[in-house]
Amino acid sequence: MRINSEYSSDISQELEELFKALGNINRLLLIYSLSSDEIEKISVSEIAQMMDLTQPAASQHLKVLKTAKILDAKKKGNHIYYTFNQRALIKHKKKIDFLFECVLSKCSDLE
Amino acid sequence: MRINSEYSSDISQELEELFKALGNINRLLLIYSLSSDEIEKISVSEIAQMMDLTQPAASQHLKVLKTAKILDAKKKGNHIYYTFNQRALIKHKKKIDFLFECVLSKCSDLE
DNA sequence: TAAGTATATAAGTATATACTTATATACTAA
DNA sequence: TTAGTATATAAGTATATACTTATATACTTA
Repeated sequence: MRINSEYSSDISQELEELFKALGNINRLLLIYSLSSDEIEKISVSEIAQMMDLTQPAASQHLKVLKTAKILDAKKKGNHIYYTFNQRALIKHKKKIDFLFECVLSKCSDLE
Repeated sequence: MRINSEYSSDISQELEELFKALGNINRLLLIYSLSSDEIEKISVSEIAQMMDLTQPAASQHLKVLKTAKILDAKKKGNHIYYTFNQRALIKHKKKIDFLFECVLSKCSDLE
């Protein structure tokens, strides 16, 4: 595949932030937990309890995921509920698909 | 989606290593470069020159990518040539697809 | 308003990461 | 065998990350 080097530089910067945010076991477990059927919405303190993290630690992980546009935060009264940022996640997935498309098309060239 | 918590713990550990390996701008640029049509095979010193890295820095990045089963190394004479680990990459992609499937199925539940 | 609850942020610390330079190892070719 | 080349590894350093405790902010309710 022929990839414009400016384009790959831009997309690499975006993917770096995404992969950094995803490259942590606690954040991955949090994402799987949040994708569970049983959980409708989840607050910071519930996440902290569930993940066996202190409240600030949970808050900091959530900030990373929010900054990387993986999660969205909605304030309701005294609580802040975190949900997936669907719109952004679809874009993230497309970038990852493109990366693997580039890589795997190269692989099949070599067969 | 209902995900077994042991399973999500296992897959999270695998994905953590993968995402950590991918969560670095130099390694991402290296991956894009390596997926270029023009490059058939590439040695450590060529990568170092191309990426404007010292030889040890390039070697260390390549080690991370090899350990994470993103790249494969083949020794030919005095050189070591790095290529994509196609077989493993296909598995990696499936794990990522599953993660996003979990996440995005949750998203559409909430619509 | 005051007290309590939920969350974020600040500041400090231990560990991980990404680099550096120096050196070891493995191969090639004179 | 010796000199040169390619790569890996070791050791040191600067910065980033993930946590901790302490505190600030925002909201709720008595």
